[in-house]
Amino acid sequence: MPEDIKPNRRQQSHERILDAAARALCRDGCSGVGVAGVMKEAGLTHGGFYAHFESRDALLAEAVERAGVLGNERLRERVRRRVDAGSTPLRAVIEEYLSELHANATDSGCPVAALGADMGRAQGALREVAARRVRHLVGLVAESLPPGSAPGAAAVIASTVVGAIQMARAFDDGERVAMLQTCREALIAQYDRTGLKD
Amino acid sequence: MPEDIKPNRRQQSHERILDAAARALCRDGCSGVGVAGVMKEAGLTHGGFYAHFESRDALLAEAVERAGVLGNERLRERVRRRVDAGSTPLRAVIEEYLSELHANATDSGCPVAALGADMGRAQGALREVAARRVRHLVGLVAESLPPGSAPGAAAVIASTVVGAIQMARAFDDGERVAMLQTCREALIAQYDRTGLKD
DNA sequence: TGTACATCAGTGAACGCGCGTTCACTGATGTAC
DNA sequence: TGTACATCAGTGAACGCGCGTTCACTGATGTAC
Repeated sequence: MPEDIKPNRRQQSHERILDAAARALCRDGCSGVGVAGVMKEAGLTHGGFYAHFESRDALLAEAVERAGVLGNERLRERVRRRVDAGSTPLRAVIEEYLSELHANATDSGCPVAALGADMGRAQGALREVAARRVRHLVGLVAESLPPGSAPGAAAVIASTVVGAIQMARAFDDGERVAMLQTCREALIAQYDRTGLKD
Repeated sequence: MPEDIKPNRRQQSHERILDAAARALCRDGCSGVGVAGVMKEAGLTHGGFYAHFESRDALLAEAVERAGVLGNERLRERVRRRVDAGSTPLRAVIEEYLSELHANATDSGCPVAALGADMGRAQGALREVAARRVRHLVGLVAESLPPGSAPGAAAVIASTVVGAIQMARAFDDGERVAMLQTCREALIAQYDRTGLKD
């Protein structure tokens, strides 16, 4: 991408704002994303915000997309490493998504789990991008399924990991770890029939 | 309970406020519960709020508990009817929780699904009551499991229905219905081995 | 039973604060000659 | 290469608004005699 070699100042700021908003979204949810806070985290003052985004709502929609793309990249990379080390793809996805690292991640992590019920209340562009992120997550699970898996397995597994990480995060310490482990093991036992490296 | 026969005016108002807050919580989430709105929905003016609750946070914690108790009552009642009609308990729980009625419910419904990711960010009393509600939900599923179910099945099924209803609510119309149906069928096929009334 | 007073739930105006948004201005960057 | 000007990203004060919270007051309920 030769035209991207030297992004100008404006583009750099735009990216910093988006990244800050994506972090705030994963950390504090929809209602935790404030214009002033995001701009401060991006190293700017709040007044310049509207030169970059039409409104806070527009920022939110773009931030969900950004958080989703970044989250998927991180997840795919970690899954790839586990697969290279001998894991099955499905097992790797489950173990990564329901890892303590992911459950304890504040700034990063899957925005579908971070938004949770707010997705159902979203309107307009935010609603559309949230729905797309859900489809992406189900698709990512579907890619990792062993051949011959039951129809609907991807939707069920995606639902389970999203619900499980939210419920685990409602717990502290030991109860959280136990919840994650229970769900990891049960999911793998149920759906990973290939049995490699067990 | 003879001492409850004639609750005084104050107690009646308190109940109305709590019920209104529980509805607002299920409808709009944590950040959607406002003192003024709740009091208005309870037929009062906002000024009187602090004669009933120490703070908005205190109301939130009590409202989650109230919403959980009401939601469980409704769920148990509907499950009981399905069981009376010949369903297995587990199948009834799955079909009720992932019903279109529940997915479209705005004022009522399970607060664990309504709070979602906000549970993980809650502090203090709200965090404790949210965690308790999660345990209750897992317990309710556990009660409905057929004998000999795998350990962890309750946690997985509870996670799945919570995640699935949130993701379904992110979709509109047909996609929502399809998501619910897919997860209902897959869960029943996976966990309801008793096979009654199929 | 009736009157006088005390108690108490609820009212509505007011507060300080943080939010999203606007805008006149500044200072740096880039262009023209 | 150097100077003069135009463009433009970012600043910071200000706005209106809604929020949680407080409080003096009102009007109804209940008690004492």
